[in-house]
Amino acid sequence: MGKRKIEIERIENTNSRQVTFSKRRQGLIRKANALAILCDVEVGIIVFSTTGKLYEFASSSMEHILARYNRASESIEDVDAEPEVNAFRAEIVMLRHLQRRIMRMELEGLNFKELQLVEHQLTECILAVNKTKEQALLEKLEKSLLQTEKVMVENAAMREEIEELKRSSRINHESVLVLKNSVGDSDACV
Amino acid sequence: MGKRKIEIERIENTNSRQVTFSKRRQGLIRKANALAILCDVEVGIIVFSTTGKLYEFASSSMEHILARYNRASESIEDVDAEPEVNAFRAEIVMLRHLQRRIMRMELEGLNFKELQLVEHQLTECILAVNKTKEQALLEKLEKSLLQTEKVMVENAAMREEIEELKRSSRINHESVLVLKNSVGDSDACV
DNA sequence: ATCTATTCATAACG
DNA sequence: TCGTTATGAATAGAT
Repeated sequence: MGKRKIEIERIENTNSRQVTFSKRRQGLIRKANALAILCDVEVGIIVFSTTGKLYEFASSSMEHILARYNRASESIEDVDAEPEVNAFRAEIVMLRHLQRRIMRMELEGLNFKELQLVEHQLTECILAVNKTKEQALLEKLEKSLLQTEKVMVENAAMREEIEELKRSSRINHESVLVLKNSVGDSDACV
Repeated sequence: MGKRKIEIERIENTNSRQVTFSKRRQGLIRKANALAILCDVEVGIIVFSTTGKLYEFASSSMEHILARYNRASESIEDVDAEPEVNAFRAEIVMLRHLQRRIMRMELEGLNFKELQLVEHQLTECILAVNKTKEQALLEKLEKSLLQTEKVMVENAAMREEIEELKRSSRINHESVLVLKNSVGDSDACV
């Protein structure tokens, strides 16, 4: 809705980006305010600029909205039928964002200590992931071993049963032969 | 931007209000998404409908945005002179939280694929951190080497200067001796 | 849901 | 940063 259409992708020119940020931020908050009034609903907006400056809008009070949000999102997590499927979706999005930020970091401005802290925390997380995965694997392995044992016991039992059946089958067969022979004899007699 | 202009005041007709809510809520989130991408900023939106239903949008993750918000609004009075010092504090808080979550994970419910995705993303982040640190180190090393070279050149120049000074000092000394001797001679003559 | 007639928002420019 | 304007985007009302 300007003089020409623009693609929704990061504006590379710093100055244009700043100007657009200023305009669209205002626009967003105007829209949020209109929505809150027209539809009689509660709206909260939080924006962090690239420089880390906070801009916010709240139709009531941010404190109230966040309190309500915490209560609501807690109950959402409880109701979730399959929580595991998307358990880390938010975190993964955040990590992608973090990655992009790190990769874009200006050399002159970077703080080594900060990077080391992030790295340490990331490493701790990976260790936690690996530990959890390992525990899960051990759990599965144990179950698998128990299952194997159970099946082997069943196996042995069936083998015995089969032996038993074969034995009795052989006995029956012999009986039948005996019977057949005796029947054949009587036939021949008649 | 409809067939006629409307005043920004509560829509009394319940049905119209619902329809407008649905349309404008979508519009607001579209705008928020565009702002986040175009200007490379972090945006979070929370909306509660009249019936209490929660709608949310987060360019990164709501958890992250709220953590950052709490931190920012706490220290709103602190006129932080160095923003770089706390560049990743929010991320670190989030990672600690993630770590605890992973460690607490129930064995029976865990989803391996999810864990692998998180692990992959964490690894990517660490790679990004390492690359950025490496670039910074290379930059510093280069500067240091240049500095060394500069100092060595200065050194060589000074060494020469010293040689020069010593030589002329020696010459002066000799001249003084010559002078002294001649003066002594003249003294002795008187 | 889908379709327009309008109004609104804003990209480019001064 | 601020105002202007051409134009694209959003949406009120209708179907």
